[in-house]
Amino acid sequence: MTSGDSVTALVDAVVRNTFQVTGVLTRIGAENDLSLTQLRVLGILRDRRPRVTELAGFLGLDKSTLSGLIDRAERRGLLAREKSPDDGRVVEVFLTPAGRDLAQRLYEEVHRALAPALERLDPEQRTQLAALLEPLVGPG
Amino acid sequence: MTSGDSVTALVDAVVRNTFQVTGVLTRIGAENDLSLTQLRVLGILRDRRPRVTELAGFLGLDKSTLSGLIDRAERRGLLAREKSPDDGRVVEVFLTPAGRDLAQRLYEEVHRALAPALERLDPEQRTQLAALLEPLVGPG
DNA sequence: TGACATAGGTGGGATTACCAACCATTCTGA
DNA sequence: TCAGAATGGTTGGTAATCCCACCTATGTCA
Repeated sequence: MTSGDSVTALVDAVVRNTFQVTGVLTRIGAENDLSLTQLRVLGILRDRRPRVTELAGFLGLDKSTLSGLIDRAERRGLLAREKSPDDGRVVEVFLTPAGRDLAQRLYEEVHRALAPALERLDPEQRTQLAALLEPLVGPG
Repeated sequence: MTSGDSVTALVDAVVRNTFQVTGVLTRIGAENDLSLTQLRVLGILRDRRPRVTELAGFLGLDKSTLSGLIDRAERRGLLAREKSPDDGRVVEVFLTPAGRDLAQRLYEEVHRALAPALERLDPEQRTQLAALLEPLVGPG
């Protein structure tokens, strides 16, 4: 393996970074009585109105898992279901105003939590890092 | 906010990247009947022999959560407990040979899964990314 | 119309996670 | 020295998460 070592070190860094950020997100979720998954649901619904199966697809979860998840969030008034007018089988999920508020607050909190570390990079490095991550995360 | 926008875009990229990598890790874990947490435990134990509370600290979990987690993994023969000779209250956790094998296989699998995306970067970009991630993840 | 596919939900079970309470061991200071 | 406090780990109880197997309703198309 020619350039294998640089990739190995990078994989390690990426994985550690992942767990670290996950920890931050989990903490912020917990402070608002949200699991990491619920936090993510709110994030996804911020700019989408998916059907249940789509949402499950985004999350990589079984649709049956979403039933309970949506139930609980709906009971909390954070999101709502609506039957699709086009297809009687389909249920669309979307944020309520309260859910949108919370999502916005969470987003700001995440920003505040991660910004300090990112601000240790100078502006040039930031755009560089963003540019490097871009092809990794792909569209969406 | 002067340089706020660059940070905002970066936060988004970092979070998306986090969920993406988490998805990969979760999938690899699931293929081996391991939860993400268990996967992480194996990773941590690869180069450590922590006591239960230490391990809980690494994971950001309550120590009582670890009891069951360790139980199940121990029953599967992946890791083992041993009382500390120095302090009768302390229990140390460590990988069995089988657990070490599995951890190694998982590590390679993670590497294989993440390498393609990282190899899309040329070598210079890789070292750059690693260098940029380094101060974010800190030591450990 | 009838067979098949798709969307969502239910029910059951294992796991994950928290908290409070508990026992054993160790430490502390009067 | 020894009683009380502190620490380390486990247990019990509860809620949430997640999967799988199945069910019903709706849609599709031959």
